[in-house]
Amino acid sequence: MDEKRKAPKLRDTATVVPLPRKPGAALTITDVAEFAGVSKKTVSRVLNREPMKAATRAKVEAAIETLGFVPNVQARALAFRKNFVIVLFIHDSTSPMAMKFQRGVLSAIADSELALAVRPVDRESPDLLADIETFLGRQKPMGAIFLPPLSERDDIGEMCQRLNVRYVRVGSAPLDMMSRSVWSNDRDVVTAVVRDIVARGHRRIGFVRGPSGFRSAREREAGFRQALQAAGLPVDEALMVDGHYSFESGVSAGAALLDAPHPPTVIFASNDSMAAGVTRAAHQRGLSLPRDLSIVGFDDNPVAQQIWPSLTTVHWPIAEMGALAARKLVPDMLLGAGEDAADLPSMVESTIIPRESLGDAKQGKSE
Amino acid sequence: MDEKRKAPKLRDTATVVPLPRKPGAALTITDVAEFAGVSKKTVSRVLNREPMKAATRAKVEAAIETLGFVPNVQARALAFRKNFVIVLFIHDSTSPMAMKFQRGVLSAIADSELALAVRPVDRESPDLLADIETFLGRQKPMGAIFLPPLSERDDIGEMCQRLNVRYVRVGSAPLDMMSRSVWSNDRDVVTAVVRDIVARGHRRIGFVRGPSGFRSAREREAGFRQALQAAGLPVDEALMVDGHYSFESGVSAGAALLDAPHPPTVIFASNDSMAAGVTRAAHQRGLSLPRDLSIVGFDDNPVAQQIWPSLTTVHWPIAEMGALAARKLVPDMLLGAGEDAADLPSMVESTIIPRESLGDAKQGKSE
DNA sequence: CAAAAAATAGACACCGGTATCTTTTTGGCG
DNA sequence: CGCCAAAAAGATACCGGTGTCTATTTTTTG
Repeated sequence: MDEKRKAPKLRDTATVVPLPRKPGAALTITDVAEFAGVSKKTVSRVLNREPMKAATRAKVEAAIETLGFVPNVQARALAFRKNFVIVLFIHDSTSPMAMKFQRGVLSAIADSELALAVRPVDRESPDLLADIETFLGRQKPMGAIFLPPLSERDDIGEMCQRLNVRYVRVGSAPLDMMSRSVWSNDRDVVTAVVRDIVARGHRRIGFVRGPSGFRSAREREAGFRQALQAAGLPVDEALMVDGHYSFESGVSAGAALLDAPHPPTVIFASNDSMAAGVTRAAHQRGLSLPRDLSIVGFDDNPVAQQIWPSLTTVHWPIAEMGALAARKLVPDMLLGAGEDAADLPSMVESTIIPRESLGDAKQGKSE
Repeated sequence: MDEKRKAPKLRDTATVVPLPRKPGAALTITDVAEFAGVSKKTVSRVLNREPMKAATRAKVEAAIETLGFVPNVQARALAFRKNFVIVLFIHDSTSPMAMKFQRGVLSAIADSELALAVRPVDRESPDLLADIETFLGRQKPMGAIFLPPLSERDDIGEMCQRLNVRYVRVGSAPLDMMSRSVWSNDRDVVTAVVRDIVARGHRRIGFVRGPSGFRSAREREAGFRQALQAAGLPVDEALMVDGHYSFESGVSAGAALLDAPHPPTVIFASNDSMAAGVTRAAHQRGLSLPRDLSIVGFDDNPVAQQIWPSLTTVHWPIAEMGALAARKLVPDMLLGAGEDAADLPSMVESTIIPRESLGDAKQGKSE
């Protein structure tokens, strides 16, 4: 190869370039182009998998490999006007469910160029919308995912549309267009759980509600009521008490139900934290579980396996929902060749996990 | 047309610019400069809080406010050669402790321009170092935080220094220079815990180890041994069993200890998950807690309060460590005016949380 | 009050990629 | 073999900020 010394128009002909690139300095696309004997643009084409002649592509790829070149995401983000980031907006960053969801998202993007940014926001704040808008404006992410209870606000979705930001809302019911939502069949699975409970002979079933501001709480309660009606059992409002999805509220709710004149033989709590609280209330009263009282929860959070007795619960596939949400959000980067975004489901099935805390109703007590 | 079509270098002079900026398009620093009647650079100075005349600053700030300008982080990142991001490298994204740590980091950066990127990596992978290097090369973050067990590898620290990336290593002992590490006094607090246990009359103390690959496990064991010696008690290797920091390993360890000929009257587990496992093993054997067996854990993870009986444990202030790590990593952005990075502590104190699972040794059994 | 010194503002190149448009190469076909 | 269309590669503007160096104030001082 006889290199033809073209007149180097480059600005740095004799002023800056002379020093042979500091070892620590970042490699750029220009270095790769020079090494491969092609232009910047050609390297860029390779990076973006644009159609091109196989021989040229191979040459460039070899150069990238040899030099150990890693493209600069900031520069790409600037040129593309899009950051290679997914933002996850959460309300309560302590929730184990939010963490599981996050893990699902991370697993979906693990092999891609995407990064995940987590942004906790305060649902109560009057500046909520403005905060989200600022964050989106700053980050210009590929998309945003909203977890409950944020996902239940239609104004957030509308804002994203106005800002032209892709988003997915996650919840316990369809909250938006199919392509923008991922949900689980909370209502139906609760109905099935209660059917199982009734099949074991229970007739007095306590229910601990979640906070009414959460769609999941309302769905689970609706499923409970439906199941009772289907089973021909009366809906006894005295057996339904309020909770806030917290362990402490579960303890109080359990106390209220167990100290009542006619306590239930089984208590369904709308999430596992509250079920753990009910379990504590039962232990405090010296009850033997599940002989004296059965308890059922929802979520399948880590506590469910670790308490005594282990909790019969509904496995809420939140990690799977996280992966699904990510794939729906950025299908062009996360789907394989044969996959089509339109084929991705929007609903995932929760399943019942039988463990120790649900037993048969005592013979004497039933009816 | 007498336009010279051979060399239309300034093609946009009269063709593109005229249109008055599409409403949806992003505002730039140029718009602000024009509005305020100053130059780009002056606006940049305001954004970067460089010293300047108060009147000019006020004028520019008013313009920013009026226009609702939000600077483009990608462009800044490109120009600065630094991304406004902190990366958190974790090995096990399911660990509740990692999640608490993450929350601490998020709270520290909540009001700043920083974002947090979470990157799970596989400690076992032979490509671990390369993976981290690639991620750092791509993201060019302000800094990186490593959690155990990643933080215990010196080669990762060396790599960061080579790449000129700031980092903080988090652990249960000083792992690096003060300015690059945050640690807790695991050994000392375990010693204190065992002193309390002994003070309650216990003489046969079981110990469940953590995985030997974790520095925290080794420190906690060292603290345990020290305390026994200080109390003049023999170190009975038969009362020390292995665990892997998992619930299941706690169940096995508990079973091994309780089924032995001379079971201990109290078991100290090196973390709460294993303590919960021991608790389960005890329940399975029909023991009444803490009458027949006391149990003590370490971490104060969410399960500790929710199991029965609630677990006496060591509160490992991991969220606080997260906030501290972030502040040490990027002090210039996260510290207030009066604060100095040199004043930030490196060690945080763990504290003992008395709950229900530690009781006095039975009269008959002691000695 | 003028000159010198210091502080502030502005012009322009630059960060490392992508987009557009132009030039060169390739390939099909009479 | 030559012509022309189509495909590939190249040159250069551009994304939206920051850094440097120069021009202009403003302040200080004799």
